[in-house]
Amino acid sequence: MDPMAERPELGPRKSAVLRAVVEAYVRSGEPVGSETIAEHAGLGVSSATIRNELAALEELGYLSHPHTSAGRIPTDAGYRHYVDSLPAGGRLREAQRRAIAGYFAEVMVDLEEVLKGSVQLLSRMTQYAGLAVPPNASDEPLVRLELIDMGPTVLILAIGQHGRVDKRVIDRPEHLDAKILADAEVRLQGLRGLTYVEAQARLLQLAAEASRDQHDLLLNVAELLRTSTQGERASHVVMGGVSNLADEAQQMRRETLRRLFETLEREQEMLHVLQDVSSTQGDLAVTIGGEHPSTGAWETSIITAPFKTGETTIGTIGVMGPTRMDYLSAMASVRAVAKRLSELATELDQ
Amino acid sequence: MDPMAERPELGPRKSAVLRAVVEAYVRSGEPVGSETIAEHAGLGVSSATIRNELAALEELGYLSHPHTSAGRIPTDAGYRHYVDSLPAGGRLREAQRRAIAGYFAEVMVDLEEVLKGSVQLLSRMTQYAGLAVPPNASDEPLVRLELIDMGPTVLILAIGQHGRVDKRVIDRPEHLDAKILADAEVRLQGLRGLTYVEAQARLLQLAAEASRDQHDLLLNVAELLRTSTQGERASHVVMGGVSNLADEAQQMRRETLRRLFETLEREQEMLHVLQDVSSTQGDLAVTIGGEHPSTGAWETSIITAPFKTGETTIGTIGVMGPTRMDYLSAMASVRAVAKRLSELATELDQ
DNA sequence: GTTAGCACTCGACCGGGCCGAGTGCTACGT
DNA sequence: ACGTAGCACTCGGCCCGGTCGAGTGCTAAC
Repeated sequence: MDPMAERPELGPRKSAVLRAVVEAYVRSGEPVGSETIAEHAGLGVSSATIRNELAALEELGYLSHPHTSAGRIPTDAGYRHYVDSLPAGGRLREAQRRAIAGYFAEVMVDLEEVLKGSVQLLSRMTQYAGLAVPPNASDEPLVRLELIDMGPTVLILAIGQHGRVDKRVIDRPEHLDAKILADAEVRLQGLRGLTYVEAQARLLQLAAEASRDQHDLLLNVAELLRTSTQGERASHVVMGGVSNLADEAQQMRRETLRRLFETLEREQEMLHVLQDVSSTQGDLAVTIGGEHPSTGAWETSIITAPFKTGETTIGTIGVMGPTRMDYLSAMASVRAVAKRLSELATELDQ
Repeated sequence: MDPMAERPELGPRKSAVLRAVVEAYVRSGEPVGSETIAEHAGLGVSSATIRNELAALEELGYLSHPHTSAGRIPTDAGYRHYVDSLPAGGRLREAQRRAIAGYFAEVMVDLEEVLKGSVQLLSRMTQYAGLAVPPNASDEPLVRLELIDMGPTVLILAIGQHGRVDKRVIDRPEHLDAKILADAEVRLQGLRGLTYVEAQARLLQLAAEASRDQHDLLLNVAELLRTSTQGERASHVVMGGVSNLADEAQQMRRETLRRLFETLEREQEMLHVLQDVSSTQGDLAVTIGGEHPSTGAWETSIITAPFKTGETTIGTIGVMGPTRMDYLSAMASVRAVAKRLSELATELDQ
């Protein structure tokens, strides 16, 4: 059956059976049979009845069969139905709650550092890989722009409201002297308070009007602001606990694993995937296996949540694990960490 | 035989046979038999003679036997002898030479960026993982120390001679006002030209003499300089092409692979390994498998070379691959890249 | 609609036989 | 003393067939 096809509502018992299959399979990693469910799921029916339900669920595309005499494993659609039927508020275990509280209690003020710590926290809590996309600088107001003469080179510094520091080293222009530098710095002072994007636009104007000597200098400053807000170096992905994937992926083929690790090294590609995957409304986005071509190829699922200052989403954090994942607890972890991050970011923003 | 034992010089033919075994095994990955060597190594003797030599080499601990009727594979000691007998000047293939020249022709001025690019270059050239340890800030002179009032927080900036920028965000001290800040900045100006370590020591003195209000501020600056020159955040490892290892490690056990990837995520541990491994005199350091406990556990070898400004070593760059590695070409690549890096660093230093 | 019963399917596992690579030894030649 | 030819021997890899057991799917009865 087409994995993307619309599927009818399931009756309550079918749902329960599907849920039991998913949970048993996530725990054991073995295809699960009718007997197991009849015994442990507490539905009060015999294995024969379960078998009928299983056959129906398979017909509907929620389950599949490695071979005739094996148990069932969930398809991506099966996981999807399971996830959608999950209660919104998954519970954290006490230890996890404490780990989060402990981490955020002694957190420093630099958001980039906090994110590194957060993805590691998430990866330890879930045993999957942690991922985060830090805020983009575009709308951060500039508090300073500086030109620093370093002899053979000139260092350009941009400092943002929230502690962000971007730099660019350029070769010293030939005719540069103290006066030109001072003049340029005066112009740059006028840009304080503008955001990175606004300042960049303004700089292009200024450069057009400026004298030859300053022209290049100002363009270089604009270029710094540009590369800080867009393109390769501006946006990156923070990752942690990636080795957990090598662990969990026991039944993955080697080839799949290699491709996964290869892509994890290409930040820009990961960034795109994360952007696709987290473009949802609610507080949690779950992408399961083949629902996204990339994650499908790696046989993984991604759970993300946005973090915000006030109402504005400024970044994304989440985990990535095998499709055979403990969604309930992973979702609870991601939600909790994102919530704390939002509180922290909102506080920092004031 | 004890793998660390001293071994006698080998006769020229034994050396040739060992060399043939290593090279055939590196190419094919299969244990190599006497027949293969007799045919391809051009020694002009029969396979029976080769067998005698092989038995002798095994007795000496240079080769081993997966089982009776299999060919030989080199031990770590075998690789070691092979590497030591290698001509010092391995040749680069023309394509590799061009890749290096091309990269360094369009390189930017920021050393950290250059290193990122260099390890990727190395990993592409060798198909192994690239590693580098960037220079430590300790002996870099400071060109600026700044305190920037950002409302609820204060940003401390340290800018080094070579374009290094370190920052630290602290909560705004309660009684801070413009005057205190200005006073502190005046004191900081006096530190220009000192190195990170010198400035740090001086700051501790200044803090002791300073007024209450400035005391904490100056201590925080000292703390920034401290964390920038030592400890967790100061020194890190630049890595690239790590996924190549998942590739090459075909015959590695899964468990080994997982442990390897786990450690690769722990920068400080990698840093120690690299420091151990590269503490040699000459221009190239090669550590093979069990010669270092860590690399032994991962069944890998590491080749490193220092890069320098003038005569002073400022950092290390190299590759890491399976013990079954093409040492000759990897060594040539590392040597060549380190040489270019040294030239670049020396140039930047003026 | 549910259940019990049962034949059937298919992978996992085991043991045996065969094959072939490659050794190690011995006896011979130079 | 060293190199070589010959040959028995070893051992992993592979294929085959048989057995086992989990789990299905169907049917007939409740």
